[in-house]
Amino acid sequence: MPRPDGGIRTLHRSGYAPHVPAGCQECPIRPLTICQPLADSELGLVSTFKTGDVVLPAGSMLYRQGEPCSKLYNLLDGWVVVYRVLRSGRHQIVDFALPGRFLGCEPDLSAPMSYTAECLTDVAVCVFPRRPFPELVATNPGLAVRLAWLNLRDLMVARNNLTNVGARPADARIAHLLAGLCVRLRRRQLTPCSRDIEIPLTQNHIADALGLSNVYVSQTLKQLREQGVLDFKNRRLRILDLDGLVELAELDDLPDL
Amino acid sequence: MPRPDGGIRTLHRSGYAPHVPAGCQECPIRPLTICQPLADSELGLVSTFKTGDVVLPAGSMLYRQGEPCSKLYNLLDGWVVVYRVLRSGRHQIVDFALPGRFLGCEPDLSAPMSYTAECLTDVAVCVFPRRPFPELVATNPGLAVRLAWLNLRDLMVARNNLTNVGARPADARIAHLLAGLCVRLRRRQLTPCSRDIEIPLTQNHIADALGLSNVYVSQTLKQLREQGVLDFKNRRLRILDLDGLVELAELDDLPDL
DNA sequence: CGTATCATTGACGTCGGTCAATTCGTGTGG
DNA sequence: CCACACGAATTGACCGACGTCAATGATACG
Repeated sequence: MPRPDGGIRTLHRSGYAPHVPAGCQECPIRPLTICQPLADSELGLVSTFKTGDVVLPAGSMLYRQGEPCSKLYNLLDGWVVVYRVLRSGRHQIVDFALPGRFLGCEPDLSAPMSYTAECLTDVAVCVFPRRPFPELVATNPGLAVRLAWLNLRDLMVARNNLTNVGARPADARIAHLLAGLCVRLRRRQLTPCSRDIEIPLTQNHIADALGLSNVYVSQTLKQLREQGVLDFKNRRLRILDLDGLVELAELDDLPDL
Repeated sequence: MPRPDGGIRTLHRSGYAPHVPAGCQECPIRPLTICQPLADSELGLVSTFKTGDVVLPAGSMLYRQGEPCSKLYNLLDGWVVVYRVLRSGRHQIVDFALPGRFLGCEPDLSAPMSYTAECLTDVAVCVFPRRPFPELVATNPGLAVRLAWLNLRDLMVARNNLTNVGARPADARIAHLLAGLCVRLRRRQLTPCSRDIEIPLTQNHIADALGLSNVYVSQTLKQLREQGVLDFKNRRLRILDLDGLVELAELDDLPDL
């Protein structure tokens, strides 16, 4: 049942305070972002170029499908989900964005957006103005190379998801998605060393990402739990049998980050 | 039934002579390729850099999943299909590449390939050596920007396919795929003005791209024909009812090229 | 003209969807 | 602190879209 405003049902968790850096020098995740190639001396350029850092509450939209957008975003903290809504009312999630993702960049920067980006948690973003962005990239070769690489990585992620949705049964699909998120969190060292991994998704999100119904996701998660593979409950994932999970999800092909 | 060599069943059409240009100056589709930003004066650089132009017969592989690859390819003429094979034996096609596509570029250029690229028709490609490529891009900002844009466009295509496979029923999926290929052909002016559009795909290819079985693709194509929407037979597509097709396939969201 | 691939058809089975009722969990307000 | 509300998760009954298997026809290429 789609919400009246067309959004995805989201968790409006409070109590999570996203971290916003004092300045680009202090940006803790700069190596993950598009700013990675910039030397400290070049940061001033970007600092004057960018609009500023902002904290947004869970449920807010960075941009909406079909509407123009005047900004670009560096995701600094929190989770963002990117999806499209079809006329049938179905939602297709195309990306779960973690810190470091560059959001809002589409081939035609002046066209209306093709997707909606919605905050899954409270979020911190670094905001760029959209129109002068091509100029910034054109005059800064390092940024262009970095952008090419980021886009290529996102492409691999998307093709990976396509393969998952198009060619695997429901249990493997779910296992693959959750395991992939795990790996991405690990690579960023965003997970504490505990056995429980916090993943702020509802079963509806999983369903919308994988082309399944929420009911069947529930049933399949139960089955995975009873089989002793993994346990996802209350936005907490516990891996019960790593080998079994790797086998089921066919994890040889994980995206780069 | 997967072939013994792991490939997709392909059409080995003869009688189609791919066009290979006399040199970069004469390259008829340069505006579509990664070379687009290069001025005539810069072409010499690339000419000395590249390995050469090659013609390959239908069925040959540009590179194979899991194996290293020493080249990168500009597709000049013909169709190439990019896919992954899962342990289950299922194939997932992630891209139908048309002339202009830059093939073989993955985030880690020295790692084994994640996908297989196989020629659907006889093909002409312009070959680059793989190892020095980052250097070429780093020293040529125009190329970096172009590469970023190409990757971004491919990303939109992949997300589009993901949405198609994850959120649409079989008839709309097939309609969307075929209509999308039509549009891409049109944009390149690769189609003669006839009513029949040549699309060198098997029903098996359609099935492997869309996560359907070949049998159901056959049944659904028949149904689309009887409903007077489109007629795809013997690798020839005829659109019977354009409005109905646009409605069914929800063609508001076509990728840029 | 023979053989392999591709396409079609029918019978049958199942994975996963839909609907609806109930329960659970969490945040809110009296 | 409890009651309430609302979304999230679960469960069961039922059903339909799509897959599998197998046999037959149509095409194309050597």
